[in-house]
Order: sequence, then structure tokens, then C-alpha cells
Amino acid sequence: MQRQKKWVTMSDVAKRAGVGKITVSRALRTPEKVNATTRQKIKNAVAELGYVLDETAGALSSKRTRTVCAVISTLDQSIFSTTVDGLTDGLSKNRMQLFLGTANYSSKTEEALLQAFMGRRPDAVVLTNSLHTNSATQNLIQSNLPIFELWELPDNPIYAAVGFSNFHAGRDITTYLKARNKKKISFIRIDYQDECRSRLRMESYCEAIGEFHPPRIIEVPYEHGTSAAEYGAKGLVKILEKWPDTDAIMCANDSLAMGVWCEAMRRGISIPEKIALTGFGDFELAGAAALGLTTVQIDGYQMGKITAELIHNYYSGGIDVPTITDIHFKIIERHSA
Amino acid sequence: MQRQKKWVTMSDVAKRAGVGKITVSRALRTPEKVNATTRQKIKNAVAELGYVLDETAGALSSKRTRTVCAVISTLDQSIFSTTVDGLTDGLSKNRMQLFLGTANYSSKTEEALLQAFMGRRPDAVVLTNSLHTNSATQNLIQSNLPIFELWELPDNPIYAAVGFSNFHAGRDITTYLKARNKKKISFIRIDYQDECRSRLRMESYCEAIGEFHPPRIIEVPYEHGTSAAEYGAKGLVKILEKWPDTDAIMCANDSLAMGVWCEAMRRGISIPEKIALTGFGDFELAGAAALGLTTVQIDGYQMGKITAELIHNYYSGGIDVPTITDIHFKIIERHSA
DNA sequence: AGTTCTAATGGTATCGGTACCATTGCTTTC
DNA sequence: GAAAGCAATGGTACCGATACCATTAGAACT
Repeated sequence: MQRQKKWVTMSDVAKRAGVGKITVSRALRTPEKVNATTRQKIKNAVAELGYVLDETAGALSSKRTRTVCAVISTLDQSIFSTTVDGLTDGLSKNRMQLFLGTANYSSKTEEALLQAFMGRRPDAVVLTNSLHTNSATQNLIQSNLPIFELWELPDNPIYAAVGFSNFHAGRDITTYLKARNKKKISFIRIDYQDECRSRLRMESYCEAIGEFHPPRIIEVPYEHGTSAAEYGAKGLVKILEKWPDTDAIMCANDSLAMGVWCEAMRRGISIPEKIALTGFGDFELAGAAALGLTTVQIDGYQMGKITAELIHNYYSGGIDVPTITDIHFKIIERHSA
Repeated sequence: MQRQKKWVTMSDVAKRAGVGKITVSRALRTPEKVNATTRQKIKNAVAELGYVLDETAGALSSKRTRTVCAVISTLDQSIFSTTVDGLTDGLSKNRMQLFLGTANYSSKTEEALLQAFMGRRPDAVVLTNSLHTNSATQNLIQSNLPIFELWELPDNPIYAAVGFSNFHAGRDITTYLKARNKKKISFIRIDYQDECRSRLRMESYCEAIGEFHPPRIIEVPYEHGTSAAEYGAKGLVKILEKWPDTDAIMCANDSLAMGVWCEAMRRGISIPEKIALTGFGDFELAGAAALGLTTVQIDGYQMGKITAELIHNYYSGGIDVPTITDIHFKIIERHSA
């Protein structure tokens, strides 16, 4: 254990500038309330001493930590990374910072993480896992904090939701394929523990397929270490076995679609002539320079940024936070379907 | 601005359990120093009141915030996401939490972010950007905090580095291709602002190519909104124009390689028969089920986890933190080269 | 019995800021 | 000219934990 640096304190700055420390506080927090000359003196003292305001102490007395805790499912190869970028960017504009934790699609882990995070007394909580344990939900409600659920629009948000309708997304993609005269549409998804968003899209696929033909669903439970592309490749094989007349495949995400695409290439199955293919997420690999995948685009960065702004509004007064903020989705038409 | 919840305090718990509040503190921090029956009474009181220890206050008096600040280049589609997962997982084991910020490959932004982060009085700082402004470096040194530079092994780390040799990685991949009897090897990279890691790999490519043939390098400055795959696709076109006899392409990352791969498919260029292809990073898309790309694998998760442990060691006493921790890399041989 | 030691517990000061209220001096208003 | 208003500043009491030292009681040893 090494020595701790002795930090310069606000009193040091005050002494140096020849003012009271409360004036220093004001000069840093609400400069407009301090006379210009005084402000300059303080500014100089701060620079000379290399003072950095201690948010830790400020948080304790003001009861505002200016922190937000985010629990996300995973960062690895996931749709949530842009959202985190948007969050951190948006928060830093308002001198707020983000605590990050990953729950690996487990609501049990999420609960433990939230417990730990509550000790940080955040000003807001952001969640991307769709399912929470009862106990976690109770604690969140009792905390009386603004809780933001992202990437979906639940019927009863704990506090507020910023996202889009997964149900509509699944429906629209199905409709899109039907409109392209596809007759036999299959669906592939990975069944992550405690995740229900791609299930929603599956349900809407079923509804949109309706009387058209019985649903054709490949659903594989997630196992650690197996890549989505692998599931996709295997999924295609299964589909060809079970339903050889399939002429369109909807994938629950772009990584799955990549697996399907590559396996199709290997087998000489042309896309979209023989089988049309759609994904979800509009990952980099979906772009025209790569797979050219028809997919659903969601602006994850914007979702994070908007959430940061809503949090700011919540504490700025006057502005009510909407329970539901729909950022919508967009079907990006490329040459795979 | 909404009402704040009145949190239960340690004194409330102490009163309920009929002990002094310092005993409550001990029961929670160092349970072994408290009598079993007392501990149980306190445990009950905590449960009944739903008490959550306020780390904010604890940090102020103990001068240990149990937080770590990480500034990463970007999360989006990047190699750093697994590292962040590893960090958060590793830290939470020791009741520590991670503050995250993204610097978008700009050392100016990194500097601003670090300034803000210093206000949080972290116990350690983690950086993935390779270049820092002078002022940022000075501040970091003066902070006297353990600073961890990741994903590389600089000659003079500010405090400590956890990573691998980018130079060796570039060299080994070049040697690998030469050993496969490749005669004309080109290299593609994106020139990000304030980033020098892929440049290191490029330099070692030049060195390893040596007298073999003049270096063949395609280097494109990064522009926001353009995907790596797009650069890859365009890069292949340029290479075919400038050096039609190229029989191997080294890409500075797997996303670039995907662009090359897809463009090659479109043009009917067979990989690896006509042109061998290598990437860097071993992203999901490189896997056997997808592109089957020969690439360099780095265990980013482990890098984060190890860093978390080093931070813990630093504060646990006794154990010295090594200046350099080499986690190595591995060439994964698949069918693209 | 007296001394020493240890385990268990508590009292008080303190960490470094901000909230709240008070004060000062000057301008404005009727 | 007195009252009221306002801008600028400061004093003091906290916020909710932990550090540090003190205290107590009983065990162990001489």
C-alpha cells in the first residue's frame, strides 16, 4: 500500500485568494454569483495550487453525487456499447459521471450489482436488462430514484423508459418480407437467460405470420463461449433440414445473420435469390461494404444521449420526464432481402 | 426537481441494534472483529431497515473511494469492450466500482475527461488511449495515483502497463505470411487521431519485410461515420490498382479484413488461393463459423481482470505492482491465410 | 492479588465540501 | 430620510461515514 497524495483543499485556495472558502465554492459552482475580480483572484489561486474540486465531499453535503449507475447486460460485441458512449458523452456535459457494471444477462447478477451501486447513492439508474428480480424491482422503487429502462418500452416502466417497440420491429420486418413476396419465412434467435427482447420480436413474427404458415422458429439456448455467428451457421443447417422450402430467414441480430450468410456462401446458396436474409441491429458488418444486410437500425448512441438529458432535466426542475420516450427504429434496405 | 429519499443512516441501524454506530461500521467492514451475537443483531437491524452503506461518506473519511476511472478510446465496435467487462467484473469482487469515460481517440478529450475524473478522487486510473497530452501526463504523475496503461507496453509507463507488444504482433504476422511463401504482402490501416498502436504494428511489418520488397502500405485517415469495413473494401481496390501482384494482405484489425474479404468475394477473388488475408483482434466475425480469418488474438477480458487485481494488490500491501505485465498474443490460424 | 493482555465496544474529531442564514454596504423607492 | 431591495461575502452547522484513542471486562500469567 502506497502513500496517498495530500490533495489541495478548498480552504487552501480560499486562504491563497484571501476570501472565505464558501466564496471559492460559489466561484466554482455558480460563477455568476461572484464578483468578477474576486472570481479572477480565485481562478488564479486554483491554477497556482492545481486545485481540483473534491466531488466526493461535495456529494456528501449537497446530497447529489452527480453520478449515474448503469447496469448493462454485456459490452462485448453488443448493441449496448454505443448507448454507453452516448450516456457518458451526454452526462459529462453536465458534470456527471457514469458508474458501469455488467450483468451478463443474469437478473441475479443485476440484483447484486444494483445493491452495490446503491451504496454509491447515484442520482439515477440506467438498466438495459429487460428482466429484474422481484427484490431488485422493489429496491429500485423504494429508492425513489429516477430509473431508466433502455432498449425497450415496457408496459409499466419502473420510472421511465427510453427505447423502441421490439414488438413492432419484429412485425414490420415480417411484413417487409411478406411484401417482397416471400412465402416461407423462418426465424432464428438465441435464448439468453433473463432476456426477453428478442422473444418479443419473435412473438410479433408469429402474429404477423398469422395464417400464412405455421411459425418456423429455431431457438437455441445461449452457452458461454459459443459465438452468435456459430448459432447462425448451425441455424441455417437446421432450417434447411426441417424446412427445405424456406425462402427467407429473419435473424434476431446481425451477428446471427452473419453466421447464416457465411454458411450460405459455403453451401453455394445465393442471397437473396434463393433465400432472403434480414438481421437486427445494423452492426458494422451489416453495411454495404460488408454483408449488405437488410436490417433494423436503432440509434443506440442517441438513446444514451437522450437518457442523459432526461436525467439532467429531472434535476433541473420544471421539466417532467416522459414515462415513455420512443426513439423508433428504421428498416435499412440493402441487398440481402 | 423531485424529492430526495431520506436514506437510512448507520446511526439508525446502531440505535435499532442497541450498539454504537462504530460497531455497525465494523460489523459491515470487518465482521471478524465483532462478536457473533452482536453481528447478528446488527445484521437483523440492517435487514429490517433496508440499510445500504453510504460509500460516499465512507470515502470521505477513509480517503479511499474504492473507485477506478477508466478513459477508453471508444466502446463502439471496439476491442476495448471486453476489457471493460473484465475490469468491472474484477473490481466488483473487491467492492470497487468503475467510472467510465470515452475519449474518441482524442488526447484533448482524454485530458478534459481526466480533469473531471480527478474530482472523483479515484484510487486508480486506467487508460487505453496510447497518446496523452503533456499536461495530462504531468497531472497524472503529480496525482501520485497508480495509472494503468492498457493494450500496449510503452517503454516508459507512467506507472504500470498491462498489455502485449504490438510491435511483436506485427512482426510475427508478417513472418507467418512469409513462411507461407507469400511474396508480396500489403498492409492496410486506419489512421486514427492520437492512436499509435496500429502504427507500431505497421512499423514492425516494415522491419520484417526488410529487403523482401518495398513496403506496400495503404493508410487512410479516419473520418467519422465511415466504417472500417468500408476502408477495407476500398483498400483492396487500391491495392489491386497499385500492386496487382499482391498475394497477401495484412489488416490492422478484423473489421478492415472483413471489408477486404467481402470485396474480394464480390470480385471473385478467392481467399486464400489468390490473396491470403490476416486481421487483428479475433473479433466474433473472424470465427470459423463466419469469415474463418487468420488473426491475432488478445484476451481483452483477462487484461481488464488482471488490471483489477493489480489495483487490489496495490492497496492490499506487500505485493509490488509490476511495471510491465505482458499478457501476450496468439496467432489464430484459420483458412484465410 | 496484582499485572498484563486481548477481545469487544464506544466517544469524539474529522474528512472537504455545501446549505442556510446573517451581515455589510450600497442603491432604489415613496 | 426611512424603509426596502439587492449584490457580494462570510460563519457555522451539518452531510454520514471512518480513524484514532479510550474504556471495559474477563482471561492468563507471575
